[in-house]
Amino acid sequence: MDVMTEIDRQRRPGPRIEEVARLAGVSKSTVSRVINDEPYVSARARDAVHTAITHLKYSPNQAARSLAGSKANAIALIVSEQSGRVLGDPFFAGMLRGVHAELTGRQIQLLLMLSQPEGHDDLLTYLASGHADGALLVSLHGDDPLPHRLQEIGLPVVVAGRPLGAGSVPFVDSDNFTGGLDAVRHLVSLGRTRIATVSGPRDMAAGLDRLSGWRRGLGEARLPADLVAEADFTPESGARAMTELLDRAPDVDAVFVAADIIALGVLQVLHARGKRVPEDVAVVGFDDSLLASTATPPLTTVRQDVEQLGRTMTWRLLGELAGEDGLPPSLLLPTSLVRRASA
Amino acid sequence: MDVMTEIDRQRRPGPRIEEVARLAGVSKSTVSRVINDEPYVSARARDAVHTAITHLKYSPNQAARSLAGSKANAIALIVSEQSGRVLGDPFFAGMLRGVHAELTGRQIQLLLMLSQPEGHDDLLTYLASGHADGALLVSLHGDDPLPHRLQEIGLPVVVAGRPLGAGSVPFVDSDNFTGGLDAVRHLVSLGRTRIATVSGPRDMAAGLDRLSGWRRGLGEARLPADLVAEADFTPESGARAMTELLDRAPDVDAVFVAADIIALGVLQVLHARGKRVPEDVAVVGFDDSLLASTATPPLTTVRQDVEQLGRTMTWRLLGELAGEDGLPPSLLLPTSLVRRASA
DNA sequence: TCGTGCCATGAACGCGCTCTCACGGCCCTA
DNA sequence: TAGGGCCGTGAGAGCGCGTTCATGGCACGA
Repeated sequence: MDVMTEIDRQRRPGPRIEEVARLAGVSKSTVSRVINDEPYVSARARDAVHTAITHLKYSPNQAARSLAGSKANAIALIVSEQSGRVLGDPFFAGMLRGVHAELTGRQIQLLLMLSQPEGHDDLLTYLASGHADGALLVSLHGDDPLPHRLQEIGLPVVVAGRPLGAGSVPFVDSDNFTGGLDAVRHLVSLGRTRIATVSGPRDMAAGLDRLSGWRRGLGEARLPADLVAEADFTPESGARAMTELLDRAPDVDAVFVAADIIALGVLQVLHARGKRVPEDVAVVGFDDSLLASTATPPLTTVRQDVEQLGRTMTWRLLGELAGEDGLPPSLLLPTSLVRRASA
Repeated sequence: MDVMTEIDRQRRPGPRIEEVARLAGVSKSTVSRVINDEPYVSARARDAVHTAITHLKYSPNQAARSLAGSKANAIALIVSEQSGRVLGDPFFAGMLRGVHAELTGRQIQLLLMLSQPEGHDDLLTYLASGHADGALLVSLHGDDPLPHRLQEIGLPVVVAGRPLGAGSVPFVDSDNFTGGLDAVRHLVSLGRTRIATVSGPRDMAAGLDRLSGWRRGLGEARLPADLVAEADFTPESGARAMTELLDRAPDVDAVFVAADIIALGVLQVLHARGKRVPEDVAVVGFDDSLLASTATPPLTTVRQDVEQLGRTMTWRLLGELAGEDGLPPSLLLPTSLVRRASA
């Protein structure tokens, strides 16, 4: 008795490919072929293997597969930023859902890696030695050097959101420009003429592109595009920006805000200054997050489908890993205007 | 030339342990010992190996390590729920940060796995065959069978939030009971006497425990504990619950809400019904999420340190993996009241 | 001086799988 | 009837490590 507990240098349990082969009456090679869905296996053998697998509850050892096959069977989801701020973002959550949805069924693991800039080197050598077959990258800053560096070490990468730096890394993004444009067109159609914007940060493409859309919209309507205030993705910065705008142009009658979360601060200031929304100032947000529908008043906003974004990124990455060609280098996903009470 | 591109059956690049050994002038065994921080290595050898490693940018192949060492060097973070709703939750984000913080430095990967109930079986066989050394579990429902089933297959598990089912699975949770109690004590100290609660769902310990704390607080003050309305973690359900409470008891002068996100809906209804906060009705939330500080009025709330929760879970799991004993089966983390304008 | 430990090291086996290679059976064509 | 493909299959090498096991050097006490 004591001997058992003593010795017990436990190797993980569960059947090996060998036993599956024996039960199915074939060789390891054939089992391997079935598992990897290769051709040149008779239907009879295939069935026998499948029943043996379900019978034994066999699950191939990933480590061995990786070692023998020289691929990791995993992709990394890298979140590059200072403090994990992205994580709480509904944007990230939706994306994650999309990524996961696209991954289920395939035998591919998701490695979650957070990386501060000072840790980039470690991350790179780690990934360079083949621990993941590809990477999805979510970065807080558009000019993050990480995407390029990952590409340099030969790792297939797809970035969430258009990167700003030089070079061309495949990315998937919402069509922020058109989203901004549509928002302004809507405001114009409402008869507004003093249309401001609270833009996103200038070091992110999402901020810049939505701003460009706003500019274009005003250009189309022959309205001045002079009322710009910048914010980051916090209500506080939105409040500051709106205060500034009201001081500069008390006659402002509409504002396109680059994110719902920023719009929260904007609404607060508007309310505090006695401006009615939408009667005095119409507000259009961006994202269509949960915040939009629960804001007072409920926010008219530009909807982006972040889950679809995650799916698309994953699809693009897996396509590259499968060696498909004719893959689009990058993709823009459509946005749509969701009308609620604020504009 | 053509031959090169033809053949090129690429095995991942990077140095092998062999080359490190050669450069350091020792054997593979010694390099392995240094990497795994084992005793019985001379300082001279240790230094030589370390310099060789940094020089070559060597990173050991995880697959090979797992295969030879029969452990995965990875832990799974399992999110068990219907639709990925947890992901967007700041709770989850904070926890993730904590987990990651506790993991950095150690050579342990984080496998992110989402699982719907119907996928539990696959997940279990996958994990049963040794793909992770342990698991952290975040579950939407307290009576999820997954924790027990993971334990049955012999995988060390730590659950986020007290599970409700039978059996004893190690968990880490905030002290929800005391949090609720403190909230009520605060309301009582404000002179409130008709103190209601919008509770969380009854199938989660967080909901039940906060409710118990509320009950205890009212008992202490010899006040009736009759005003309970249930909500799930959405503003809409909070609005419904508050409406119900106001109909039942128009004289209600305080309400303890089991989550900030629910409180959003509560505040909306209060506002709509012409009740001033906190003058007519004081409101205390729970979580101290971003929502609390940006609500109107800013929410007095019970703060729970979710990042610490993530760290603690990871610490507990790694301790078990390291074979430490004397580990506490479960842990409760303190909460604290954050006073703002709403109460 | 010779043993008896303890420390430091290297050789070699094997983890569980994929992949290459070789082989044999079948159908088709000459 | 003989030859050439193509399909289906199995044997076996080896992926890059961890981990015994054996060995040798050195300090100590006898």
